[in-house]
Amino acid sequence: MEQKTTRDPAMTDVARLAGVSHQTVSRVLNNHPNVREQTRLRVQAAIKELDYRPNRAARALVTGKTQLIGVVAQNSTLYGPASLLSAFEEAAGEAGFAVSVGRVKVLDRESIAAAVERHRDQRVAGIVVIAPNSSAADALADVPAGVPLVTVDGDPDRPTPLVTVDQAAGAFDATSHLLEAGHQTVWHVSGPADWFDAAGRVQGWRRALEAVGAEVPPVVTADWSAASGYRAGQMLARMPEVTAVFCSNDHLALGLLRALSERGRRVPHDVSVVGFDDVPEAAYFIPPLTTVRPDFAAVARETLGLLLEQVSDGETTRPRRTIAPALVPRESVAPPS
Amino acid sequence: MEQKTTRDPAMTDVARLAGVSHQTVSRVLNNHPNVREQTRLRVQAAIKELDYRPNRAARALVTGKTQLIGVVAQNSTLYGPASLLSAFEEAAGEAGFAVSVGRVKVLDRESIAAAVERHRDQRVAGIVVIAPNSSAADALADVPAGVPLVTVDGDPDRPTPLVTVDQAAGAFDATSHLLEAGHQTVWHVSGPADWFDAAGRVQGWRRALEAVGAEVPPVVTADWSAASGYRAGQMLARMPEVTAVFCSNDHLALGLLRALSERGRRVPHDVSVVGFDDVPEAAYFIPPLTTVRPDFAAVARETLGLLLEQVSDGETTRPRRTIAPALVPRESVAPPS
DNA sequence: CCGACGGGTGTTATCGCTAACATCATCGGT
DNA sequence: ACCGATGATGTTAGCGATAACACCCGTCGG
Repeated sequence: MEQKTTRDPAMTDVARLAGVSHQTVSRVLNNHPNVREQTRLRVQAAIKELDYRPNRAARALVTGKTQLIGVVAQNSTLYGPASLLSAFEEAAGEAGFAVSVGRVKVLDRESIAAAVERHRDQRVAGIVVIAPNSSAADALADVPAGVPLVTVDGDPDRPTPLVTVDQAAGAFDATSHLLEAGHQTVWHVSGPADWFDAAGRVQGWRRALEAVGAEVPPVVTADWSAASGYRAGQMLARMPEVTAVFCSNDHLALGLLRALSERGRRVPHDVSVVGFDDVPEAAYFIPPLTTVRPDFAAVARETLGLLLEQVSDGETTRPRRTIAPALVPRESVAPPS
Repeated sequence: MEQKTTRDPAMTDVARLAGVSHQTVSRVLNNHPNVREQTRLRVQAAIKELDYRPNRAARALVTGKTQLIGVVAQNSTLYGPASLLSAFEEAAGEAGFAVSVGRVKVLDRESIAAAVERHRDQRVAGIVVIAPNSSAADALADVPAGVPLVTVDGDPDRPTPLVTVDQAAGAFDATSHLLEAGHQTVWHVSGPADWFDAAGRVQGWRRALEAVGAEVPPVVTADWSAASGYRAGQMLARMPEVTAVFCSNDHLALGLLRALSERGRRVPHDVSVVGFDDVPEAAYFIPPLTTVRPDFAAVARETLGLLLEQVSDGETTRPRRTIAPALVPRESVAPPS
């Protein structure tokens, strides 16, 4: 019978085994230069033998810094946010940071403030807030300066460090693609008006139309769901002059496709459709959906970079980064018949 | 000009302001009974005034326990895993635990072991591993006993505490639903063979067929993607005797629907289809997809419960929990024509 | 009237680490 | 051969909390 609960080995245990002081062990661990090679090896052997792992709590206590990044994100399984989060965790992990996610049910000021507080309680090194609408952006006013903070998809008009996909450019490309196919104009089914993503896409769409002097039809506002895309589609399907639609995301496009199909309007023969996000299934919609693909991995990398800059330097030089998305042509676009 | 970087207030600061010892502050914070009401109020006022927040690192150092739960999950944006994770974070947050997610690119032994190590380095209170295939389950053999561990969707044949959706029951219901509609038999497009989820669904499907003495067609094995569902569909669409298909998830079903549509086989008139997962878009497939909905929130709750039991008691009474999913009838099922 | 009891509080040690300083060889320059 | 610089190491003092124990003071039973 062995001992029930032996204490985890601590630095002094390693020191004793290696025949040095605990401080020397600390130096080895932190790659201090002034350690003899031979000593270093002895210490490393002892570490390995004991399966020693440094106690982060102790280290955090004395240094006043943690290796934790807090992320505030909406509790959603939307493809965009989920991909972003996943990419960010990976990037942070590679940089030696753990990520603690504070999900929030609704993006209102109160919930976000609470999530930020929870992270501050944990004394995270920095906080990333995915703040895609205005109420979320408002909440950030409450965050005390001094906490390194980066917003993703946040308010372009605020001075906070911000990383975002270039929504307008993506929308511009999507719309131009439809115009170049020969359509007189392009209709737009938008996401919720208070989302910056949605607003940026509306802007890009409008600019593309204006650039060629095309008529600008009224925006059809929806939420991000397939259900609301379906409702929008029921309406648009009845209007014979609608030959091209740019949807603010792929799920809306999916709902739209079904509504068009139910009304007997064929895609792309009668109506051309473009989405946004390039969800993995978009290639298997009926028909395969032409869409715009944001580079979430790039957004994650930039976000992490911006945050770590703040953590180490206190300030940032270039506090605003924009990632250009790419058009992915498939089969949902054709010239008008 | 105020001071540049004032140190965060510590317990002694609160104590001084309230005119008590730091230990009394600690007692107030931890709801110890032996504190006079009046003292408690004075301390609480001081806490509030200083915006004091306890230093978790210091607490963790002395107690040897963190309020952190580590989750190992695949780096994927599949709907099921993403929902589960999201639900788990919420449940853990309510119980006062932060969640640190260690994403893993592939579910092989090495990556999982590494992710588990990272969590042990952080001295998490417990670890949850979403281990849906056999290589992942194998990796758990390396985890030393003594670390509270719960697997989700793991190997039913292992003794580890396990929470899982009752895949077989869901598949049984789905298949029976098709048989009851009058189909002679039901074909099955399965997920990867080494995934327990997929295996359970195959089992349930087979049992439902055998229960009514229906012929058991060969399993069509795919991965979880719409692309592979499409390929399976191209094959099945050519076989006129196929009138009912149960797909192992909704994305497979989406690909299948497109292949059927391309070949001119109408759903549900010519072929009935059932999926699994109930992704939010399933109601907007063409046609709306009949599917099986697992209760991810319930899985998350059970998982957390099981883990916390182990954390506090060291052991568990009922180390295995199964959550029954529900059939969601929509329009992709009809009697054979 | 006194000692035991127990609620309310303070004092001290301790967790495992890093920072700062102290110590002691070794070594090159004059 | 002496001296200061430098490298390698050890010693000591905290970081901010909890645990364990000590202490004071009323109350109550004998």
